[in-house]
Amino acid sequence: MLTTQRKQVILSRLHRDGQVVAKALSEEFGLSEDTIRRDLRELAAEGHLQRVHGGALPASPATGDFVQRQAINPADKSSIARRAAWMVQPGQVVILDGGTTCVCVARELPLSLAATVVTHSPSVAVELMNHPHIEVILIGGRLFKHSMVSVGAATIQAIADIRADFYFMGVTGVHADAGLSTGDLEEALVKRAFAARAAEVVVLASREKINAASPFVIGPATMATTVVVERDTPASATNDLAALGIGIVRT
Amino acid sequence: MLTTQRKQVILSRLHRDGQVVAKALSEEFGLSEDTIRRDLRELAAEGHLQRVHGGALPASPATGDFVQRQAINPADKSSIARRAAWMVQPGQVVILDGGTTCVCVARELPLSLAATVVTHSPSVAVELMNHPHIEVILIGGRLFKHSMVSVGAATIQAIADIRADFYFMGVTGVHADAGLSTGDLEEALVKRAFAARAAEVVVLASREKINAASPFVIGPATMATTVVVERDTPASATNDLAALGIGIVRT
DNA sequence: GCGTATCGTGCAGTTGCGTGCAATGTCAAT
DNA sequence: ATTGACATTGCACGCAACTGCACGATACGC
Repeated sequence: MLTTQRKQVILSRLHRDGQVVAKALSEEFGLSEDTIRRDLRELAAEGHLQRVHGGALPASPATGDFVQRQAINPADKSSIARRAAWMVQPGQVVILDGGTTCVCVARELPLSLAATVVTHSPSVAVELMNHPHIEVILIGGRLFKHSMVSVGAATIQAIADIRADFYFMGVTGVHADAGLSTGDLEEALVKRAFAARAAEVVVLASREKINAASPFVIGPATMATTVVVERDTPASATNDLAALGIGIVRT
Repeated sequence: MLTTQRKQVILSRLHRDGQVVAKALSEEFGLSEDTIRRDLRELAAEGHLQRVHGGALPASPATGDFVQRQAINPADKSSIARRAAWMVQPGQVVILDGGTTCVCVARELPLSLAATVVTHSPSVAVELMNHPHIEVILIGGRLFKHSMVSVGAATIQAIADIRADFYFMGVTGVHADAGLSTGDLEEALVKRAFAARAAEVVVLASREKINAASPFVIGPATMATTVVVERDTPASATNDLAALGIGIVRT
């Protein structure tokens, strides 16, 4: 295994589990802890993670704690979320992805709205508890802690039973060439499965996601029917997407 | 668990409950009180909290709101929940029911515990977010808002794939003749399905549930292996159950 | 005022960390 | 084929961090 590959794996572990332990990694790779520590130090120097005694934690804003991430830039996220929530008409069936942005969408749905929401995120389900007229379908599976969504074979199977009007998809990268991408393979597969079951796929892309790419590809950019971006996003950033026939909605 | 993470968790506990108690934290983390006090001292030195005798309070004057304070004193429920949480051994697979009592059980599970928790309650899933070594399996289905649990055919099907060591069941009635019962038919069916997939069924019965009966029957009282009751429950109230060979555990 | 719980400090054992150095492997130029 | 520059890795050593225990001091409840 090449050193570069090893570092990639360390980063993906960090993203998946929200933490890595030096000793555990050394056993997993069959290398000395010295080598692992060297890797961690270098990754920390590049700003990819935060070094702590015993291992490492994710770098700055996206701290392992989902609750803390939720508190980041609530204004930005909720403007996109509010715009997305407006798209839902009474009686429709919509799929709500996991992630902090989609929790905001749930929060922005009118209390009087009568609709059906399908989600694989317990956080979204809890958020919808107080919406009396929204029927919630919870998709089960193995819970991926970092993003608080269920993933895996059971999740994919359950998704096959659904047919929805909208799928509100959260991503970490939208790029005309690289397509829609996210930081975890299992999550990418679930998103792909959801996209196949919805008439319209709406991608929620806050500023830093546009023209970015993450390790795992969900599908081509044209998988998205619409991309919701913030009002002040420059047209130059969205022209490539619009040229593919993807609708661009500004908040 | 890394030291840095532990401090993060302490701060989030502080934010959630409006207070932390050194002794409780030491038990939760499985560490000596010395270590916890050291953490608290360091966090206080960094200005993240205010040290007081017995524990710590938030640094900012903004104490937790009413809802959060209300959650502090569920002394009744948490005594039963704590006793139940003690029964879980590392490596086991346990099913956690919905309901407020089972959310308390999730909260009382040690942070260091490595186990698998199966639940059909998004609230329980969210509560377990901060337990780094607990694998959560979420059972999906149609969400029954009143109890915040998934129910229905999809739920029953998903349960069939599970085999667990324990099932911690919440009920609204335990009666030697009338059996175990609850207030909703769909919920009763789900509880019955869970009970069939666990080696031991542990019923959590706060005082008012004992010798009570609700409209929908889950099964005979002997479906329960053990019933956990509060310490001061009179023997006269549990004799009928004990006569059926059901274990009675007092907190 | 007194008993108990909690606190702070010093100490020791364990674990993790960083640096320097040597061994090995790779690659390119000679 | 040989040589030298370079990267990668493991090992040894000293140092720092973490943790638990013991002891005396302090605060709290009755």
